[in-house]
Amino acid sequence: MIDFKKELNSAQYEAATHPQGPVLVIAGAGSGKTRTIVYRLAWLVEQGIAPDSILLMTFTRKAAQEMLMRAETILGRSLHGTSGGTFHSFAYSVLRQNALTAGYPNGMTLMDRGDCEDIIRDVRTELGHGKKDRSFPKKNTLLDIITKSRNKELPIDQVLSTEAFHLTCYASEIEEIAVGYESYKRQHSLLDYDDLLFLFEKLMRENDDIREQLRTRYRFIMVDEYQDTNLVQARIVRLLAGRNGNVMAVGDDAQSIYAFRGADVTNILKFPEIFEDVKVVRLEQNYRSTQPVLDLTNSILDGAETKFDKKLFTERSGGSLPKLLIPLSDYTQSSRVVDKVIELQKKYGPGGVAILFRAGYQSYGLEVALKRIGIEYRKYGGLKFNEAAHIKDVLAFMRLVTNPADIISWQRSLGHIKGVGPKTAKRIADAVISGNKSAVDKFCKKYQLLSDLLRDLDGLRNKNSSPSTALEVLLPLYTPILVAEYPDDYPRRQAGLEQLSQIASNYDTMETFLADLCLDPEPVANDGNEPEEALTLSTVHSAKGLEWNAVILIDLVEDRFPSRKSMQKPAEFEEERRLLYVACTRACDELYMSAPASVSRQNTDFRDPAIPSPFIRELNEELYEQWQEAYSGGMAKKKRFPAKTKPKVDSPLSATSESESSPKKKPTSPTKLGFCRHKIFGRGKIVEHISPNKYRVNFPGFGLKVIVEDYIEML
DNA sequence: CTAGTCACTTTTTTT
DNA sequence: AAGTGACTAG
Repeated sequence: MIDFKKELNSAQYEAATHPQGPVLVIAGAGSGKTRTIVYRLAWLVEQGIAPDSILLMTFTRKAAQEMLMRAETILGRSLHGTSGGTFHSFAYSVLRQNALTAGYPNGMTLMDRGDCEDIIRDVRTELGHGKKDRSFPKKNTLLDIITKSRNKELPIDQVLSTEAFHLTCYASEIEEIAVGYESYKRQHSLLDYDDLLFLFEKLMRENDDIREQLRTRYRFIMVDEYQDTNLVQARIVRLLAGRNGNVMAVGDDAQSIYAFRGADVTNILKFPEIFEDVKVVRLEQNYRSTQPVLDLTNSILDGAETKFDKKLFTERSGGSLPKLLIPLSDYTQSSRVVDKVIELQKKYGPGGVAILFRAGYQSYGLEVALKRIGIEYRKYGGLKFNEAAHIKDVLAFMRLVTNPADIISWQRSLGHIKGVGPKTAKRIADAVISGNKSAVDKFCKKYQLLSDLLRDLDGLRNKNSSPSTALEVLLPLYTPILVAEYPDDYPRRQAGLEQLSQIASNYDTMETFLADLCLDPEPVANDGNEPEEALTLSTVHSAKGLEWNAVILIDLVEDRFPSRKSMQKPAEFEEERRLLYVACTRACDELYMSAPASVSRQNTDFRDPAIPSPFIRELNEELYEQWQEAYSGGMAKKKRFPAKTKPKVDSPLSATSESESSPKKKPTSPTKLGFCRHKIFGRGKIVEHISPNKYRVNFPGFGLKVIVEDYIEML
């Protein structure tokens, strides 16, 4: 028997042992959210609930597996049968079991981002939109707009006016492309990520029997990271659980960082209204971070608007101030960070340290430095393993085994044949699909590779082959292509293909293999064998929910964090703030923030001076120590000049400690300066009050300006 | 219709 | 520096 009272604090206990009906758990960063879910699982099972009537939705499959494993450990028994995974993977599995009812009798093929873009490109050229028009949006942008419109469930023109005003003149063309995209997918049994959710919802809505079957099976539902669900996902939860079902939603509105893909915080805010008799539990004690780290993270949030006000506190005493490092450039940043990593790993072990960044490419320089010195690392986020061209090539072959209608894969596969482009590929594919034997024969005579491919595909189709056998057959076919197309680095790519075979060996069916690669892609391997415990490199998004003893944040400079794009819209700017909050709250003991004094422009030798991120500039200097790289090398602690610090009255430190006890924050708090309008620069965020009558304002697209009070209008 | 050349912009984040 | 799309010769 587990002593839940002893293992959990009172709020956690209340959540974990909630007997019936909906619960909303507002869980601040580091407040033992995972622990609560794990104990909830254990408690349910101890109450005699069958493990297979529990459904656990998380943001990655890995997170679900880990929670289940931990629950098994404390229970001392297997949780076999419990369903856990992402909304997308769950939706896919249900759809696949009901493929016929869902309207996909011939199965369905999942597409990744690149596949979707390919379709958009084809649809666009087919429609002839934006021909010769250089400012017509690119496929990437088009897909962004289309998925955003679907995820937010808003018409295209409305998305355009809020997200990309300069493209509003193309609304009707984009609309047409969106329609063409939908019918293309439908025609070829292709599904994108959004389709999974919408089709799943539709399936449940339109088929009472399926819905009831799911409801009877899944009597206890838990949804992690609820603040990052979008509208369909919320409706899916509602459909699965009913109005008073046993659903537990766990989340933190301060950590919502997926609005860009349609996540809607109102889901978590409105949860108590959508469900009946909702029990709301708040987890406010932070077990992760030391006080100085918590002070800094609380202060980042000071300027943010959060609806569920939480007062995070910790009992962890001691700990050192977070440190702001100012290397001379992003180049030297890599070396300084490597030094730091060595030092920190001695203290916390190889797995105790993580380096976080805003975008995948920001770690490239660092990765070179780490490899040179021989520090092993694992990288999460950024480019995925299965996004590499050669992997996609082979996967296209494999997809043709299961879905003959997959034109995208036909084009990709046949494109390797000399003299065959998209058009010919489509003609060949049409001939094959429609069973036009004489035409196929003609093409086969002309192109040796085609007849080889068709022969192999047929062999695999007839035997209903496993992914491993498919690869055994297809790789010999592909290897010559690989060598021909990548003469300089095919050995490296070949290693990737071996890794693919490795992964394939864990799967019995082609469908699950292909789907899993799409739904839960492996991070790209840096070098074959990976150690269990290693330094983590990760985007902030992929670091969500994790923690390390020491966290180093790099590239905290204007235009990189927050990303330049987010400066245009206050909502996105605020999301970047929460993103930084998520990043900093990953640290248990030590937090380092690096803001190089100059950054090189996209891998060239040009270096631009860089300004620390506005979020850093907002912070009171007493919350961190500043270390600057000397021209002669080495880091020197920078003394604070009293003259340079902001007047004591404005100090967020005093504001922070006070705002926690007093509910109303003072309007003069520097992080609450808000927004203003300027005749020329437009709307901007006030970053700093420069006495007596000036403000430092951040104008999207123009950057930081110091403006005299009289020239701005307060908003 | 393909394949090669050229000029232009672009760099978030993820299921 | 890379990827995209326009343009063009065969």
